Order: sequence, then structure tokens, then C-alpha cells
Amino acid sequence: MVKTSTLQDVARVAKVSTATVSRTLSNPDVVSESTRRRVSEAVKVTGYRINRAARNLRTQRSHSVLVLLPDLANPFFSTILEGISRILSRQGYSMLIASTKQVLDSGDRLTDYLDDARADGMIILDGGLDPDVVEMLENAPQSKRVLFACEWIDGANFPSVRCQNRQGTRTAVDHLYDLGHRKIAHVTGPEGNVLMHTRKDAFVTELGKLNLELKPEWIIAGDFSLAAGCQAAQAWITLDDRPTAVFCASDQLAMGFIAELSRYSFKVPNDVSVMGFDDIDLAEQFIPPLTSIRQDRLMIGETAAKMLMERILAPNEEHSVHAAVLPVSLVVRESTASLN
Amino acid sequence: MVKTSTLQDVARVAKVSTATVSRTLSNPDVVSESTRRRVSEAVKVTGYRINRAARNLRTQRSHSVLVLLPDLANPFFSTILEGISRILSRQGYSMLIASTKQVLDSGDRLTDYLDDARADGMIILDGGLDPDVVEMLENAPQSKRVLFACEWIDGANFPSVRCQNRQGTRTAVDHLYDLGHRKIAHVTGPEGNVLMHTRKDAFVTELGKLNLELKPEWIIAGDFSLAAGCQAAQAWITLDDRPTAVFCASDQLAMGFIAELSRYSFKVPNDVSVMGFDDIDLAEQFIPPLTSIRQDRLMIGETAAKMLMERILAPNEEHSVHAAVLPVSLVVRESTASLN
DNA sequence: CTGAAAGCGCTTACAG
DNA sequence: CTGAAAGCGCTTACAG
Repeated sequence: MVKTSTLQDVARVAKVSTATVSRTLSNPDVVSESTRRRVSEAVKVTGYRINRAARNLRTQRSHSVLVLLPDLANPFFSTILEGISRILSRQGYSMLIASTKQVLDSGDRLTDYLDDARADGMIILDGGLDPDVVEMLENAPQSKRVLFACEWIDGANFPSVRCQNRQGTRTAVDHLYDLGHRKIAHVTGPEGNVLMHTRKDAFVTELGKLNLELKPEWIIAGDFSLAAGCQAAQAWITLDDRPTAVFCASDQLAMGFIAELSRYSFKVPNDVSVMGFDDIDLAEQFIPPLTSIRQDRLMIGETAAKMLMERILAPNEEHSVHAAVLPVSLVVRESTASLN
Repeated sequence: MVKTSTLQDVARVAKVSTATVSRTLSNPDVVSESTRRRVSEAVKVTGYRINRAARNLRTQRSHSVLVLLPDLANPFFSTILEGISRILSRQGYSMLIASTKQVLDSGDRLTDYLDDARADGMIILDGGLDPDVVEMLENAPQSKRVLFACEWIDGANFPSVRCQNRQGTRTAVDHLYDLGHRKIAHVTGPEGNVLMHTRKDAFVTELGKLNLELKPEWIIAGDFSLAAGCQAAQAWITLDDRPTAVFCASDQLAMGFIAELSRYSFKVPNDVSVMGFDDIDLAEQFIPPLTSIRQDRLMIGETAAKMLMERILAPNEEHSVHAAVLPVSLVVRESTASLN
């Protein structure tokens, strides 16, 4: 372990006080031109790097943000992380990652990250927190630095970023309707999930508006996963009166659905139109390429990080945006077709 | 911002010194039973949480590890992160994530993370670092705390974790051979990538061993992506003498390859057997389900984290394992079939 | 087993 | 514009 140089070393070389070195580095305008030169020369000579642990302790800031995922292994989140990280690193902040399960299993509380000076704020991508965990978050003195993205907690008042789930669902149903479909099924996300309810509700509403029949068995319970999509396909197959189109609450569901159908020699879109939600990267390469509702995950991440940073850097200001709802768009590919 | 209680507060309540509180918390065996009780009572009363910034400064440890990815948006890495995170959190360490591009674009040096007390070590999942960056890492005083996973740097001496790339490639070729294929093509990873070269080299060697013909145009340049897989399919289609089997260096390549073929009405595996490498989650659900070489990404992550933690916690010991090479296995599904 | 004291490396009011 | 000094909240040799 080689000793790295400290502010003291720089001060000694530049023949100024450590206060002046610190000022030069963090607020150059406030020192004289010649001092600035001497200090930056000394920094170069000594190879000085600021010690962030020391700065963090002194400034009472960790300069880190925690991103909490339901599941680290879920690829849905990668692009969102990219967006978050871009904004954070631009502000000199680091991105800490953890999964809800790991944090809670280890006996830690979510608020510990804020309380023990590990993170200045957190972005939660998991709307499935237990009510008592949510309550603790709400009552935490630091609750102003907690923000939800993608999912959110109904009834709680955290700022959040999400996509237009209702609008996207309407667009999906309308697309199928415009293709001539009148019997449309929905494969849902997991029970209790806020996105599942929002999309299902919007689905039912839109069918009502269009005066379409909706048999109870046309709402097929799923959970966003490939495997659930496969099971949903089984359910569809056994129906007496099969819907001619299926709107799945996620692309993974749609892919599983189509994959399973093909094992039973059903053709998509010839035998049934299928569409998803999210427009993940693979949707385009799937066979058939998947019609989907696109959400801009990079923008979700960037928006969430910007909103959180505002709250961290100016905690006492009023922040105009409390919930950012980002646009979605219909991407028509080959898994949906006219009813003929 | 509510004031959280400090060691001082706990000491006052427990009527002991801060030294004793600190000891009780970090090394309970060394204090008396009664002290232990008084302190833990005081901790409860005050709601004390350790301030990690202070501890980090005092102990000269950040209690964080940086994981460096080539690209945050690539889902290949998610399970590896899960594995790393499990081990780290068990040791009270946090996981910092950044992408090579972002770090270097921001003007920071990779070694800054180690030098400025942000991270105690780093796991690099990017074998494509520029030679000057590698040189800087090697010469850094902290180079003992740098470890590569999945990919590595040829010629550099960092500890690393990887899968059996050669063995996996041999297994893939043998599988196709056993099915009766004698004309086998290979779609490679990106030029310059260490996995690409390893797998290509192993492929050529194995074909040689089996006395199989290998025309130069049967090695098709790719880059691990879906899009490259599509292009490779185009290349395969235009061949006069088409190989009857194709070994792709990644599952994404294989999926792109198959997707594109299907647009030209070629059937897999009837017209050509195709297999991938990695066995990503989706491989099983693809149509047809993809034959692949499975690498255990969870174990890669866990092994990497364990090896790094050993080096962080016992920097002066000799560490027996310098390179961990983890087993792969053949997963036979429906994208490969007997030549008939 | 316990306490007094030093010190990790910064930043920042305060005074000049 | 600059410096002396205090202090962020811990841990740990040292002494008893």
C-alpha cells in the first residue's frame, strides 16, 4: 500500500495553506491567478487525488446514490441503469446497486443506506415493497430523497418516473381493433404489481369503450416472465371460443406465448395476433418480430436521476415535477396482422 | 435533515467511552458482558447507525468494490452482478457500477477509483481496454486489487475468472460432428476481443483434429450481437457450398442468425443446425429452443467477488488461485439435429 | 476490561 | 485573497 499524497503535501509544495488548496480545487474563482498556478503545479508534482472518504465525512455527503432493483438478474433494467449512471457521473456521483431481496434478507433496513451515510438518495425500481417497508421509508427523515422509477407505490407520495401505461395499453388495444380484431385477450403481469393493475384496468376500460365483449377467461394471469407466457398459451389453447388477438403485459410474456404456441403448430400472426409491452431489444429479432409498446428506458433512467439529483442538491426548494410520465409509442412489426 | 445519533450519543447513554462503544460493536468478545448489554441497550434507545463515511476515513477502507462493465445496457452481465453482489453484501461491502466508456470519457482514470478512496478493489468485465489503460493499471500501486472476469487481458498478469472457452468450443464442434455434420461454419465475436480469438482458435484447432475441411469463408466475422448474427446469415446464404452446421460465438449471434434465415424461409435445424454460446435465459424460449454451451454466470460473479475480497482483506498473503477457469456444459435443444 | 487522546484528510466559518 | 483552527464521526495503539 503506497502512500498517496494529501492536501497537506500539496500545500507544502505550493507553499500555501491547506485551506487555500481546498479552495483552489473546489472553487478556483475565489483565489488569485498566481495561487491557482502554484497549486495546480503542486497537484501535478505530487499526483494528488482527493480522498473522497475524507470529503464525504466533512461535507456530510456520500456522493453516491443507491439504485434498488427487485432482481439484479433481470435484463429489463440494464438500459435504465445506463441512463441513471450517465446523469450521476456527470455530477460526480457514484452509482451503488443492490437488490431489495438482498438488502432485506441481510437484516438491513432500506433506510440504513441513507442513515449510515452510504447514499445521499435512492432510486427504487421495485413497486413490490412490503407495506411496512414503505411505511418506514415514508416516515424516514430522509424520505425526500427517495424516488420511484418504472413502478411506484399506490397511496404513497414519493416522486416517481414512469411511462404512460394507460395510454400505451389503449394504443395497443386500438391497434388490434383497427386490424379488425373483436375478441381480444390480455395476459397480465403478477398479481399485486402496480403495472399489472394499471395495464389490466386500462385494458378493460378500453374494451368497454369499444363495446367489445370480454369474457372473464380472456384475462389470463401471468407475471411478466417467459414461463408465464408459455402457460398463458396453454390456457389460450384450451379456450372454446379463442380470442383472435392477445395483448401481453410484457414482451417476455409475448415471447413465451408465441414460443409455446409454435410447439402446438399455431402460427403467429396467422392463427392469432400477439403483442407485447416494453419493446426490449430482442423484440425486433424475435420470430416473428414482435409488435410492442415502446418505453424509452434510457430516458426513464435519466429523468429519474435528474429529479433525484435536484432533490439532493437543493433539498429545500420546491420541485415542480413530482411525477414524470414519459411517452410510449406503438411499434408495429409482424406478430400482429389483419383479421381475415 | 434530521440529526442522527453518533457514537458519542451512545457512549453518553451507556455511560462508557466512545472507545468502548466502538469495541462493543466491532469486537464484542473483548468487552464485559454487562458493558455489552448496556451498550446494545443504548444503541437501541438512540437508534444509532454507524456513519460509514467516518469509519471509511478512519480505517482507510471504502468498503466498496467497483464493477466495470463495457456497457451497462448489455443484459449478459446482469446475472454476474447478482453473483458479485451476493458475496460483497455478505462481507458488508457495497457494489459500485460504472461503464468503461463513461469513466474514460469523463476524463477520470480507472485508477482514480482506487486512489481517491472510492473503492477498495475492482472487477473488470471488459477485456477491451486500451493498452495504455492496461499499462496504467499494471503500474498502479493498487494493481493487486484489480481482477478480471469473463474476459481478460492477454499478456497482463491480473488474476481472473473465466469459463472454459476452449473446452466449450471443442464440445460444441464435437456435438455437431456427432450429429454427422462435416461442413461446419463459425460466426465469431468482435475482432480484437479475447473471447473471440480464444473460441475461434479452439474452433480451428478442433476442426483440424477431426480432419474436417475449413474454407476461409466459413469463418464469418461477427461481434456477439443480434444484428451481426443477421448479417452472418446473409453471408451464409450467399455461399456456394453451404456448411450444414454453424457454431456461433454467442447466443445473441445465433438468434440473429436464425431470425434472419427464417425471413428467407430456411428452417433450423432442417436446413442448417445452429448453436450458440453462453446459454442466456432466452435460449430456452427461442424458436427453436437453442442448443448452447452453458456458462454459470452466477458462479463467475461469486468466484470473482470471493477472489477479490481475499485480496482486499489479506493483501499480503499469497493467494493460491490466480486464474479460476469454470466449467461449461453442453445444453442440447432443438436448433441442432442429425444431418440426413 | 476500559478510557483518554490522537488522528484519518478533508472543508469552512471566522478573522484579517 | 489567505491562513489558523475547529471539527466531521469514527478506530486504535497505548497506558492502566
